[in-house]
Amino acid sequence: MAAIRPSLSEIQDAIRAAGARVTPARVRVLAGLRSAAAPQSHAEIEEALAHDGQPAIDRVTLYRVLDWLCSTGLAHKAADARGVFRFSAAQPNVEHAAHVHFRCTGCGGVFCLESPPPPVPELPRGFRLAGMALDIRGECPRCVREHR
Amino acid sequence: MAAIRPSLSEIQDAIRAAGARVTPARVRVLAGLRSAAAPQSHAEIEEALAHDGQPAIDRVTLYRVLDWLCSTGLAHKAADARGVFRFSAAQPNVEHAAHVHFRCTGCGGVFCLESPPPPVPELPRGFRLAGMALDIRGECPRCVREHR
DNA sequence: CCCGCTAATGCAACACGGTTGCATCGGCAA
DNA sequence: TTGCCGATGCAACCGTGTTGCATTAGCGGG
Repeated sequence: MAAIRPSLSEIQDAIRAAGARVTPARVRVLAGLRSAAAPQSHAEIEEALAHDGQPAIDRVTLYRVLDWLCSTGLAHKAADARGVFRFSAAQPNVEHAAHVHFRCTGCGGVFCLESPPPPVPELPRGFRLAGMALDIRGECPRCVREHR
Repeated sequence: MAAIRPSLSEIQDAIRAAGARVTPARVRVLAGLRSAAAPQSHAEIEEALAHDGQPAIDRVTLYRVLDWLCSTGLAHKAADARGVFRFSAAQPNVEHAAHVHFRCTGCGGVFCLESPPPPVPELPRGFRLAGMALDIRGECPRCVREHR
C-alpha cells in the first residue's frame, strides 16, 4: 500500500508555503495521503496514524487538518459511493484555478484532466456567481478492472 | 416545483409488478419521487410527506421503502457532494444526462439552468464515463438579498 | 536563548444520517 | 372471513462529521 515515501522536507515546505504552521499532525496526515495508493477515509487515516509509533492524533484534529488541506488545495475531498468522504493528496504541478475534475464513483478518487474549463453559462437575473466546476463522474481504470 | 402529477393506478401497478404489497407508504413515496424535479434526500421526502395531509410515515419505514424501491429498480440512490443519499425515480422518459446546475452556497438549494451542457472532454485511457455535471456555485437571488 | 502572541490541538458534547431488533398491524389470497 | 407473513412503528443504537472552549505549542521578535 505504501507506494511512495514522500520527502519530509517537501511536505514541510508545502505546508509552510500555504502560510500555516508546520505541526506534526499536518505533516503526518499529508505524508500519509501522499503515500496512499487510493483515496482514504477519515477512519482509515486515523487507523494508519494509530500504528506508526507516534502519538495519537485526535479525531477532531484530523478532521480539521483534512479540511485545511482541502481549503489550501493540497488535498481533495469527495464522497464515495457509500456517502463517506475520502481524501486524496492533490497532484503537484497542476494549476488548480481552472480545469476539469473526474470523480470516480467507485473509490471516490479525484483526477485532474487536461481539458480547459468550459465558458460560464448565462445566469438568470439575481444570481451571483462564486465559482464553477465541471465534474465528470464515472469509474477510474482501477475500479473498472475490479468492476465494483 | 411539483411538475408532474403521476397517475395513481400507474404507481400501484408498478409496485404490484415488482411483486410486493401495495401500501400507502410505498405509493406516496414513489408518487413523490416521480413528481420531484430533482433528486430528493431522505429529509426532504419526509418533510414533503408531513405536509400532504395524510398520516406521517416513520423515518425507518421511509428508509426501508426507499431501499426497496432501489432494489427493484424503481428508483436510484446516489450520494451527493455533501455525502447524503439522494433518491430519484427511475424514469426512462426523462433525459437526465445533461444539464447545468446552480448550487446556492447560502441555502443549499439546487437550480436547474437552461443552458446547454458543454461538450464532453476527452478522457484518458481506461476511464469509463457515467455522467457529467456542470456545477455552478454562488448565491440565489433570495440569499443575495439577505446577504448571508 | 527566552518570551509572548495566536494558531493549532485536545476534549466533551452535540447533530445528523442511517441501521437493527422486535412487537404489532394490515394487504391480499385462499 | 380468516390467517399468513410482509410491511410498519418504535426505541435504541452506530458512525460520520461539527461546535465550543480551555490548553498547548509553533514561530517570529526581542
